[in-house]
Amino acid sequence: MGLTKSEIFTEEQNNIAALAKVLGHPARIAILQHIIKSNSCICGDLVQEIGLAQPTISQHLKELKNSGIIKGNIEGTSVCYCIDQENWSHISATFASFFEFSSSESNCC
Amino acid sequence: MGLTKSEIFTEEQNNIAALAKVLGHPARIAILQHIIKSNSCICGDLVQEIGLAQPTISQHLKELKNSGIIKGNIEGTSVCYCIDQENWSHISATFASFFEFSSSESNCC
DNA sequence: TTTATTCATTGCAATATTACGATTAATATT
DNA sequence: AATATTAATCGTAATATTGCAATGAATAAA
Repeated sequence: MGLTKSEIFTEEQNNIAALAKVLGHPARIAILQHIIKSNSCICGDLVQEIGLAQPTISQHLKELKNSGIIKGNIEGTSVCYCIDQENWSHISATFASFFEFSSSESNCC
Repeated sequence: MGLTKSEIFTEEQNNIAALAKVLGHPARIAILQHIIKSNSCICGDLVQEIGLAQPTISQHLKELKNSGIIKGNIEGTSVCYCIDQENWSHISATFASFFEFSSSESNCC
């Protein structure tokens, strides 16, 4: 029904999935890569860089902000976004620990 | 329009996003965690473990398989799934390199 | 004050996803 | 052969997501 039954999963499972979901769109990856590259923060040149309309970029930024991956500062008429360092390393660790599994022999049956 | 404009993004961006998207559902995280834990491969006890109907689990398994994260072996009437080790480490490295960014000073403007 | 500029929000259309009942295909068992 | 078991597929309903035009709110510049 298009409705995720999140109540039957653990908090950790919902958490990892929610984070992955936010990263699950190329526009949001592109936005993050651009923010990382320019280090100095960005506003609406993302619209120029990426080829999407302003409301669309704004929407993606909102999702990234809600998830805690980025944060924004108001600067006069424009808004400046950057990586939320603290959350970033936390999220990075979450994924690293999820992937931490390399027992050589997981022979399939 | 519910339609991702993947043609305007780089292959890398589409790639990371596609992988993250697959991980972007708690059921698929739960399936992966269960496969990892049981190491030995699984089939339909995922239906028991997780509280979703068989067609739903089957659908999630299909997505995981299509993305290359897991692979399945036919075993008589049942199918046995396990982590695709080679792809797993590749995907793990992809995420690790994406998150590899810690320049302490990304002061927001 | 008027006019730009910048960005968020609203509302909508198109498409995608999630979940499942019903069915199907395939191998095992009796 | 008849029946059971396992898992994929089909079809469908409900909900979510993506993208944008239009609009709004807020500050800056004239």
